[in-house]
Amino acid sequence: MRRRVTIREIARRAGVSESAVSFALNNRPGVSEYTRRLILQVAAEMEWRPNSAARALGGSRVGAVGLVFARPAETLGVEPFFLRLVSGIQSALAASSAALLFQVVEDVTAESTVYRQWWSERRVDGVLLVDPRVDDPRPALLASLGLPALLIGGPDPTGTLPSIWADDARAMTSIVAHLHALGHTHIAHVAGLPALLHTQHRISAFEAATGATSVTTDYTDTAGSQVTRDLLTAPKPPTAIVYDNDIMAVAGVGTAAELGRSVPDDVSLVAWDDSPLCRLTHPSLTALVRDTYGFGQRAAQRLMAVIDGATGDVEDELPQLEPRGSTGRV
Amino acid sequence: MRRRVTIREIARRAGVSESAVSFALNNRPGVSEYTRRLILQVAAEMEWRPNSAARALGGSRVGAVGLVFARPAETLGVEPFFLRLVSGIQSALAASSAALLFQVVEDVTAESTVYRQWWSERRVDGVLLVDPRVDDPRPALLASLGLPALLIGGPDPTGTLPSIWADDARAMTSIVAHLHALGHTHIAHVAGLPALLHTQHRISAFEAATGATSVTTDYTDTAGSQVTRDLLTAPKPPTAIVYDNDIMAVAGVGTAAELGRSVPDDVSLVAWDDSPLCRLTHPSLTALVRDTYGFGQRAAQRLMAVIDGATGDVEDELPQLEPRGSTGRV
DNA sequence: CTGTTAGCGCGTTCAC
DNA sequence: GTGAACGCGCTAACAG
Repeated sequence: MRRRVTIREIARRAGVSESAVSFALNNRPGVSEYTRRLILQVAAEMEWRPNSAARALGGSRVGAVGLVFARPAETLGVEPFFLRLVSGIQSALAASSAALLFQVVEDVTAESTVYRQWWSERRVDGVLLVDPRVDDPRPALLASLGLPALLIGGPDPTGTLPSIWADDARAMTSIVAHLHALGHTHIAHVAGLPALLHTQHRISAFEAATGATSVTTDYTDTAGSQVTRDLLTAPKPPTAIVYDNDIMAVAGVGTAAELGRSVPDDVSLVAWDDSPLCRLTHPSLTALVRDTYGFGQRAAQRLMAVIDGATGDVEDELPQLEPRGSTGRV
Repeated sequence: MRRRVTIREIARRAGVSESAVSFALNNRPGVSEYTRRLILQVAAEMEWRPNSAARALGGSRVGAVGLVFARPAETLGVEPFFLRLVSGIQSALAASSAALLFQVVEDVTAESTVYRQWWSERRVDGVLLVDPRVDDPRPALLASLGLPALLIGGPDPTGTLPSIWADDARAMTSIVAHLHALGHTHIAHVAGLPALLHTQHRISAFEAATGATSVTTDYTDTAGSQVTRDLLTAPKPPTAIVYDNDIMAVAGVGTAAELGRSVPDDVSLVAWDDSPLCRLTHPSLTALVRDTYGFGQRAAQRLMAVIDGATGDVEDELPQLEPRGSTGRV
């Protein structure tokens, strides 16, 4: 309930000028070591904190970054991923004592509106973009606004925005290699939304490695069940299926059971992205594990660098396949 | 990339004083209708937006509220709930063009630190608290800080904070009534973390309605499986089980199957809180459905009122049981 | 080198 | 309807 502590008061209490206080608090030259100590001590005693508004008004930084999450159907399986990502982002932001502005919106159009608002009201210094798309309108918008941004999951095909990305293509190749090593020659891929860039990367890599054709879906359990049923009741059913998210993989386990197929004896299943769900099934799902928390940390750090003028893409570590009960020899 | 548009420029372009512009833009008396029109038009042409920092510095509002999410083990099943809640919160916040500051932290201690920081740096006008606890330290802290706050899920037993809440006790009673109507007389309750207030409410209501004793857990699928196994292999197994979250209920379905029990013929299962997970099981889970999005909206609106000085608790609508395949007659 | 005074940023508000 | 001061921290320019 106590009133705000301002630099003015500290200056009075310490018997120096306000600018001396400002210098001392910002670790800048212009004050003697003795005076600095004194000021810092008084400030600590009074529990002074910079008023973020005042700081933002003068300087050009507001000490906040933004994250918008567009949540159509596909959001379903992404949620555990999302919370970990945000955790990681914040652990890195905390180091620069920056805050995170967060929005959930319906679609990319609404997302663009949010960026416009945030930037015109000067609420953020930069933003993190997730789920890059084919023909994504956002990079061009952000570039035209001049709002610093980092694409999580690039690289940006138009080369407009800097990005941090993991190699989905190589990850897919490693999954296929694992299945090949187990003797599988007829593999299927139940992909996600075709509009997402990473879906395209995974499909290309899958089709190049297997010669088979991927099937795209909307990421829902319904789609996962349906496609699994179609695949397993076809004349020549695959002996292994790779799902682009955990929800569909879990649905696949259920559908296989309904059809009387044993996992992994009749068919092996792999989930892209691990989550608690993957351990709820019997058998538990072999999954592609990512260090999402760390990824978030590195993304936030990179964004701070981009705000400071850095450019260029950064490749993050490769996701690793964690074999569990749902994959086995043919 | 274009420079900021300020009130000063609008004033010049419209040939009036800055204060006239400010009055016009804020719909306040002090300018003629004609001048107001003129100013608004110029402002629109120049695409003026208030600089949030400047506004915060002068006035006493920063136009942002905070939400902290402490994520211990229990977070597991909460994610779908959480994302819907945040969506709802924002749809209401947008009406006041306020932003949401969001943090994910490890525990309540870290959460308290965040409140201290936000408030001392004047980054928020108020905060929303989730997951009230037994002996919760947060209400006292917030009260002593003078930071306006709304408890989501109260009422606050200490009467310190205003809250918005749904009646967990009555919801539990309605579940038990449903099961009684189906002929169940031996019902079990797999509760969540005993430290959470709503767990206590549910337990009290359950024990009062059935005479049976609830079992507390940590909300994980492991706990759900273990308790289900213990219950079903006891000398007199219950004919119905109520789980405090979706994850445990899903685990329960799996465990029942492993033990060779049929759902719902041998045992009926109910999940507290609906989620896509509840439709992934066979049979799909009877669940207690809440309008989480609407709840978030109403919570945000109420917080804005609290910031404006409102006090007192608000009771939200009662969650409704949605019967699906997992419950049946004895 | 140490420290001060003056003025800025941008929207609000009060006296006139 | 106007001019001027204010909020709070930062940053030249300047004096000791």
